Amino acid sequence: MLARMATESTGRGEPDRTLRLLWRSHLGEPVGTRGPKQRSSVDEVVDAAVQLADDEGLDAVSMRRIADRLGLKPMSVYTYVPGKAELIDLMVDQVSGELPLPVLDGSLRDRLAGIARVQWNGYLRHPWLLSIDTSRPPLGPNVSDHWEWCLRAVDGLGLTDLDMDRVITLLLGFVSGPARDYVDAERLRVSSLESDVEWWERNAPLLEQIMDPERYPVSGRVGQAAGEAYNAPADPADAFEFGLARVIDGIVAYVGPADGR
Amino acid sequence: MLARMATESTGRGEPDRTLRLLWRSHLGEPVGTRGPKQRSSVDEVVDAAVQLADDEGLDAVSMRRIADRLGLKPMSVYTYVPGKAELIDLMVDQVSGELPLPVLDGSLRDRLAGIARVQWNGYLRHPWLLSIDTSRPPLGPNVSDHWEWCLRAVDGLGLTDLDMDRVITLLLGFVSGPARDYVDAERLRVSSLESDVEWWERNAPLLEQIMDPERYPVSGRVGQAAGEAYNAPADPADAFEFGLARVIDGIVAYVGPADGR
DNA sequence: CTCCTTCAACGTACTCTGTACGGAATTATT
DNA sequence: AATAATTCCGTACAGAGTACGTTGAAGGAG
Repeated sequence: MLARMATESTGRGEPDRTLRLLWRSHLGEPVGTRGPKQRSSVDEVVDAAVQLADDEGLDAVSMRRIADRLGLKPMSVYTYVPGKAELIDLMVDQVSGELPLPVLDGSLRDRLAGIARVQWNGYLRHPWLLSIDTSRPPLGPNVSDHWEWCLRAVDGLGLTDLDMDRVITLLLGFVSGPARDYVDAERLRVSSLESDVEWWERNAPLLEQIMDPERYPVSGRVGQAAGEAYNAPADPADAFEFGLARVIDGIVAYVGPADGR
Repeated sequence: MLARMATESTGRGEPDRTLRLLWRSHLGEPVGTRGPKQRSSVDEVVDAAVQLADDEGLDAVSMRRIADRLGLKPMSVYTYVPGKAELIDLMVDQVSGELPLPVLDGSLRDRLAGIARVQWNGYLRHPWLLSIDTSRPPLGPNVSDHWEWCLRAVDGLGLTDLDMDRVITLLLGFVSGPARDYVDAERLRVSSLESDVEWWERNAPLLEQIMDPERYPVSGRVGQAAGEAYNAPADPADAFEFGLARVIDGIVAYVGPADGR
């Protein structure tokens, strides 16, 4: 199931602790720490969590396993991070910082495609990002930098501020679809002993009995064509390229003939 | 975290049990049942699960709670359904059967928009669909009917079979983005005691310290415009309408001047 | 009618999750 | 030196999915 964001914070009235954790490197260390030295750090906790998620998926990220990796006992992790929801916010902002933000020049088309490909690569590097509720992304420094970078690509085109927001939201939202399909297919290919072909052969008798051509004339035909072209029911990388071209066409048409300088 | 699909089936060599469960109404009752009568049914199990998911989200769907609703003990549920992953497949196909499949006439634009709106409404009715790995949807009767219905809307336009597949995949994939944002925002609005405005006011001092305008000139401006227009950081319904128009523009441009008879 | 096979239902148990709570140990401030 | 704060950890709880083995009911065979 989808992991929840850290919506309900600790405090009542005091600023969000998550926010302070997200911007921890800018806010400086808290002074006057009285108790024992911490034997680890927030960064180490987040790093361990990200590595776990990269290696074994988001399901593998548990407070106990993070503690193991750091040589701590489970409950000590809570001295670094208020809870798991907040930790996930920190993870998102952290890997957001890995995304390259090259200067975007060239045509509007190129700039939009560049943004989409950065996002695509990010999802491939950290597939667990797709298992996360990113509708309200954490307002951390890296996420914010990335957002600023995206918006600059559509600034000065004559779009209203609202339309700039809409365009980037559409573009980034689009990417997650094929990316999700891609990593799922990859997971399946690796984990399953059985290939798509074998599955199909095994279930062919039953499927033929079920999928009668009178009921499914079009999807039968299309499915067969896709199967022959991809040797699989779908090809997410292809879907990404196709969809990206269409989405960009739609955006460029909307921006109008003033194709961006 | 995302629920896994039922990828690893029970049998080795025998056809998928999930497949037989999905098509249970078409395959007829198994004959020669010897033991005690079942006191419930697969349909009742699936209905209970769907209702639970509708009422309290996918997290609330547990074998124990389903058993409770049916007056069974937890382990008895496993006599109807091999496991939770398979149950989720059954849930998806079941609610897929609720989607209206009206005859699609009118322009290509209208037909594509119609498909997208059906999908949109489906997500609003059953938000938990968005928490599910739908990359490889279950090959059940209702999902298959729906897929056939979608493809027919782009048949006979001169598109190759592969392109038909790509177009529908793009369109349906697009919808899930704003739909996810919409239901998340809705959930937040209901569950959280604190409104967006209150959150903002509470964190304003910290945010002002953090979000300096030199670093975020564009996103600062855009974010403010969005906030004033929506009274929220975003408006998913608006994003849906905007994105839908752009995506359809892109598709129609691709299909070419032969705008579909 | 009796017996045997078959299968639904269930009780128990195991591992795993997030985290509330309280105590012990350690450190900086008073 | 006393105090206050804070880290770390042990214990515990409620909940998850489901493996395993037993019990009892019902249909088919003799």
